[in-house]
Amino acid sequence: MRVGELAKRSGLTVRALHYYEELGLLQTPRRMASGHREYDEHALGKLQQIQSLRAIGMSLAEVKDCLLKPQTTLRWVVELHLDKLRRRIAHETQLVQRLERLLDSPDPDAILQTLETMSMLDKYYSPEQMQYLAERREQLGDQATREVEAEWPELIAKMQRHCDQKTPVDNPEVQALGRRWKELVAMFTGGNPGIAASLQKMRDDQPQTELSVYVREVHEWDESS
Amino acid sequence: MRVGELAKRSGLTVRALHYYEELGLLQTPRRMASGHREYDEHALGKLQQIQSLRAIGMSLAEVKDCLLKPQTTLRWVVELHLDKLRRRIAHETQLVQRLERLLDSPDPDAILQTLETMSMLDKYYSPEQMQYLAERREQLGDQATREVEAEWPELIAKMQRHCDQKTPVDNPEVQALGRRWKELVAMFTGGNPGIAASLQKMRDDQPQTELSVYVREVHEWDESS
DNA sequence: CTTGATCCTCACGCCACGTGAGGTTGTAAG
DNA sequence: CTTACAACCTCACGTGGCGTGAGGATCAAG
Repeated sequence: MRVGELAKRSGLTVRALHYYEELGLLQTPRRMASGHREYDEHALGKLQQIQSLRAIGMSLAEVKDCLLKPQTTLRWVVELHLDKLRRRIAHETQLVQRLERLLDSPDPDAILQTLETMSMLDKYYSPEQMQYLAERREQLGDQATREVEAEWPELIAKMQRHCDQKTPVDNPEVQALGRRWKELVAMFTGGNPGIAASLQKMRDDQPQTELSVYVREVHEWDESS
Repeated sequence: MRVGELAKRSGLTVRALHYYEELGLLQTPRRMASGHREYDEHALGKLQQIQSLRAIGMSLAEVKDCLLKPQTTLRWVVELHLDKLRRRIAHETQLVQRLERLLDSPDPDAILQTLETMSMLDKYYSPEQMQYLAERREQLGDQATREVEAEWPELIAKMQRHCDQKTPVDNPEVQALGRRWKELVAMFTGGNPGIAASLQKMRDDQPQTELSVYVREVHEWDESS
């Protein structure tokens, strides 16, 4: 069997086979008089093992180690990989949920804003806090949460328009929006001091966008009156 | 603000910022007399947008396009990404389920064998067929499926031992194993002709391992008697 | 003036190959 | 025998998203 056929039967490319050989994953096959490589069925078996291990997410280096060492570690490797997989799925599932809620928003401008908020959340909330937020969402019920989180982008967009138009902070409509904003934040943090602290840290670290300054001014006027 | 501070405040590295500039993602900042770059708050805002878009899985090239073009496409991009994410999650979830079942097996040797079988399945079954198999598993009930799939590796291992020891194919124990093998395959394919055809293709393409030859002989003896 | 942090540019390294370039060999048809 | 043409060989650069130095200039404090 020459390299082309091995490639076909293994489903890999010729280049990949050469590369595996170069890495020492596949032992160097004997050569025919012409210099062409010649493989036997055993090579195919090896390739299947390699592909199996690759299929569960191992790098080529890891595959190499795994094939050299005794099988006792194999179970461990699989468990390790399972762990990584589960974590990834959890993370991706969360992301999907957020993006779905995001798409409920009618205003395209709000999308980018919400995305920014989201990536800020990832930066400042620890996994435990995210867990807490997720639990709170469950408590509130799916439908309610969905509505609340759909409201956020709208609220941000409205506030942004007032900010752009420099609507005075004592305007009743703006004040109403400001109070709703506070309510949503309260629902969000739910009286968890760690989360409140994170929000504070967020405000300190992040640059003062016009919007955030405006919102703070609205709140200050509300509290002082 | 010089590059180090921008790096800190954005959470990126200095190298990354230089790289973004090189790609044209970040417009070239003005330089101080010394040649050092000088940034303002606006740069930070841009970086937040970039990070947001990256967080939902866009490549730097895609981010660049997205920031240039109007927001109307943004929704589309998010939807596209959602689609990819959901597919990935489905795939990974399936993988996790299989690996979990795999770990139920007591025999470490069977693990690799089962991994091979799994990657063969991925190669030869179309998504629709996999779907069908998943549905059948649901029909059979979770517990039953779990037991059946835990049985596979054991069965393979036992058969492998007989194959290695060249136990004659008319041995009653081997025959029992062979019939059980057939039953499991039948449960697996469940009378779906497309799946049976895939199995056939699998046998034709794959090299004849000693084990598969042995199993076929066992079956042939059974059918002829 | 020295020290140490920060900045600059240039350029190679990573992973898992893809994709040629430029040349040799195998195989079938004319 | 020639002529195609497929398959093979080696060599070596390209991908993405930076990391990680090398070697040197600049800044801020003591």
